Amino acid sequence: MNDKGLVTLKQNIHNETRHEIIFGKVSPGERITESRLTERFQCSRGPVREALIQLEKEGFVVLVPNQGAVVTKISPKEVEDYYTLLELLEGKAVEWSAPHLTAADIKKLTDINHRLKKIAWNDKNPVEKWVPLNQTFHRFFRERCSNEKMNWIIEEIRLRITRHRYTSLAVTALDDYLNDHEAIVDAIRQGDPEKARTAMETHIRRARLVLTGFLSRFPGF
Amino acid sequence: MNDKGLVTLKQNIHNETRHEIIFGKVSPGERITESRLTERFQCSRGPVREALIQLEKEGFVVLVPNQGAVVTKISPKEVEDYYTLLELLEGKAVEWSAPHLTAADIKKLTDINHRLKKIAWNDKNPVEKWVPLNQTFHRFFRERCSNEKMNWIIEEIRLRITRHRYTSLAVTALDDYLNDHEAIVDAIRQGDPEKARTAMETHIRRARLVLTGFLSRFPGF
DNA sequence: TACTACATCATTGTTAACAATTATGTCAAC
DNA sequence: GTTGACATAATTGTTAACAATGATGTAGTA
Repeated sequence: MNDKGLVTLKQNIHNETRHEIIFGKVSPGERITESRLTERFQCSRGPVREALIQLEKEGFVVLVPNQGAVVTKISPKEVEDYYTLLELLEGKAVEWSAPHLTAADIKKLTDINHRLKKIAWNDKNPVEKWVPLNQTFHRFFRERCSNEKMNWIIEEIRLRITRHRYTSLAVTALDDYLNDHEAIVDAIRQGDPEKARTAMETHIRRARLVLTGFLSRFPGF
Repeated sequence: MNDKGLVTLKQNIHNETRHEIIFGKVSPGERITESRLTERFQCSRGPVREALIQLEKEGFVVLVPNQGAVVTKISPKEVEDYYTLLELLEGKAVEWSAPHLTAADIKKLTDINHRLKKIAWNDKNPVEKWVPLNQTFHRFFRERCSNEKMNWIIEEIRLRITRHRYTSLAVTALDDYLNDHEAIVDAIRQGDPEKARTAMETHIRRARLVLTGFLSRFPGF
């Protein structure tokens, strides 16, 4: 009944359409009619409408009654604001998690950074391997900061800037990010949570500046 | 076609059902079948399903495929975690907004606190008047902190603890909150954003402790 | 009693048609 | 050419029926 491993059609449509928005297959401002999705997925309008509602709650489309769905546009200012919140939250996540991290945890983090370095230096197209492993690094802290909701809220924010995060990595010096990561782990190894927080804040601030700088040079995005 | 002023049936059902969950008309863990809502609103299952999807994205129900909707339960630990994030975020919102606030703004805040005091002291059932005006006070900062997304994210959190916030106010000493509010405005008047942040943090920490204390004494909630 | 197999029922997933609303195009009047 | 009324088409809102899934109950067996 469904192509992919997912259970319901609604979820399939939601997932794939979101993927297409994230990777720019449909542009901001573009309208997504229900009939367009029914043709694409060869199904009725019911599941399509339900998927669109999910996309609206995630901020990918706006749903105007009797007018349908329009892909949202994220302004450079909005990207900046999202990143400023990330800086605050991920910084605290590191600070709060640091006291709980064991020697084994630190080893895992060191290992992740080691693998990231290999990817950045040896791979000719590092982005697609970098992204998931980098996520693992960042998730490590917010999943261990003893605040269940920290992970939820950060995921909520990151979901909303995913569209730009991918475009940004293509123009980024990964070496800086590697140094940031190592500074974070070093501070934790030294038992200095506040220093670790500052390092994470620096890291995310850098990412924000790279991205906003890129967006100001290419206003099309 | 629709009873209330809202445009679509979906929105009506979403709004009213959410209201019922917030005010405990349906209990956590309770199942909400689609047929139950179709009878309640005298309509077909389409709009009902769409409303339930919205409620899921807001964290009020969990939707298991082929099993339907169950009202979520919020543990005391979750309430605590939400409040801890609020403390961080609303604190920063005050700090960031403080430099932008004019004398007229400070007058408005003073006025709000004055009215809150009258409500707390003179009204025999102050809660229902307190809540909206208190919201105005808190919203004042996050709407002026020059970060568009701060308001969104705080609303997202507050939406998820609304159920408990109402129960908590009934057991609260409003005088403490009034003093907190005045301390916040005083710090802003003195031109000390960091002090204002600390005052807001203290304020929200107090609210958290009141609520978690209540929840530990009445595990039923 | 405990357990499985099977039929039955209730509930959710999906569909296709109808109703209501909004967008589009035509034509006349000025 | 511009404006407005009107008919038409396209799109969304809603409905009711059908399909598929999961829960419930019963009978039979050990």
